[in-house]
Amino acid sequence: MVEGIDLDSLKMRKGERKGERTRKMIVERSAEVFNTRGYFGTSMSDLVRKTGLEKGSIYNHFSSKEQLALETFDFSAELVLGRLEEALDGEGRVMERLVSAVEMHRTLAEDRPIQGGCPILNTAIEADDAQPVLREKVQQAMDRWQDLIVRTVREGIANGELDPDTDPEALATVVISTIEGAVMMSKLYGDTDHVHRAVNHLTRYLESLAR
Amino acid sequence: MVEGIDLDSLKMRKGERKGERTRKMIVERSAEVFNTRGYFGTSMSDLVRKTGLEKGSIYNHFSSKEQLALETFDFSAELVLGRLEEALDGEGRVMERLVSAVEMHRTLAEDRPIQGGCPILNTAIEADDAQPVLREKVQQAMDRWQDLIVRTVREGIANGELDPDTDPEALATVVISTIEGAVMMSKLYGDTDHVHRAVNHLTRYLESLAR
DNA sequence: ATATAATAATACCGACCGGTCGGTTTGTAA
DNA sequence: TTACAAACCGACCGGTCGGTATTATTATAT
Repeated sequence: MVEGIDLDSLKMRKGERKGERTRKMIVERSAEVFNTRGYFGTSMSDLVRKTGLEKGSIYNHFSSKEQLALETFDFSAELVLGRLEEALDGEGRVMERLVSAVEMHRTLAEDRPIQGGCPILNTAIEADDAQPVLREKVQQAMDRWQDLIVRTVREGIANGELDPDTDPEALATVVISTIEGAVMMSKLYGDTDHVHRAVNHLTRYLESLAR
Repeated sequence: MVEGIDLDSLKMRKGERKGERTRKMIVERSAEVFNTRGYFGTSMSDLVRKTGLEKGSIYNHFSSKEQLALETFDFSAELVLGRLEEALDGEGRVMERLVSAVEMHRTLAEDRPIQGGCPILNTAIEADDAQPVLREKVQQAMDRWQDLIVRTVREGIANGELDPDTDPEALATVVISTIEGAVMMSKLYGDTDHVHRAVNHLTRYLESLAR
């Protein structure tokens, strides 16, 4: 039943406002729990504790733990991908954008936007064949990240900024792998050294591709 | 998918009590389960199914699920670290050993010694502050890996094979990060492309350090 | 102000969790 | 063959899991 925008639907929408806020609050709070304890490691009781709501209230907004986890992943991934998109889709020279997208991970490691490390990395490791839906969501997030780099590199090759022999896909793999591996190591040791070393390496490597 | 009991593994070996063989079998079988489903994602019922033993029998050999997980991690990590040690502590020129230790990951990605990807990576991601004992074990495994590379690089600098400005610790971080990140990506997509790209990159990078 | 729909809290479900334990089977050596 | 110990089994434990039905509370539109 499509009736277009009328007064009734506007009123209805207004009435949903508070529920929407609660829903968002649940997602935001759950994000940290899922990202630190993992999907299996997080119980509904953990989320009850974290949100301050009762279990029934959470299930009033989400049909299942899995659905909540899926929406939570979208939220968490956007925190990272949004920043990357800003850096890579911005104006300015390609090399500057690539380097800043890599350098960004220094501050991302120091004052992290979300506890528990990179949500894409964490979820990629946990979502195996047992969680195909979540796994596909991670793939899509990773696709977005790769595409961002590939598009930027192609632009750089086209306008003569980068060595024309550069393989965009391979470069994307190298950049993402090195960053994510370093994030894993720094999280393991509770420091930021490894991220800094990885960024140093990638920055030097990127600049070696300038033409 | 229920697997039958491998009769060969149950055959007597000299000097080994039956219990020791069973114990090893439990560890070997559990390794794949823990590595694919994670610590929280693995239930004792999963291990009962995989080992063909009843729960009481498993608990006859291990005092808790955690203790079994710890021993299992040692076993799994050794599968990887043992190979790396062979390659890096071998004879021959430093550059050849470093390159072969990196190239090794191609075959490791194609015919994996253990299902579920790199156990060090997987456990590093899952073992946060909630599992400090397991986390420390992962740290020790990672220490071993780093030390192997650092020692080899120092040797290469000392005998003039490598650029004396090379930072051994930074190189170890870059090599391990890139490999582990690529393993994560290849596992996510179910291919081996990313590992090959990462190895290509690292091999070229290593060779650029020759003097 | 009040009817009503949206939201939150409560009480509860069956299934399964990690773990225990008394008893049976199996291996081993005299 | 016997005797003993090691190995194994499987029923069972209390507790927690994800999920639901129902009731109570709150916000909103008339």
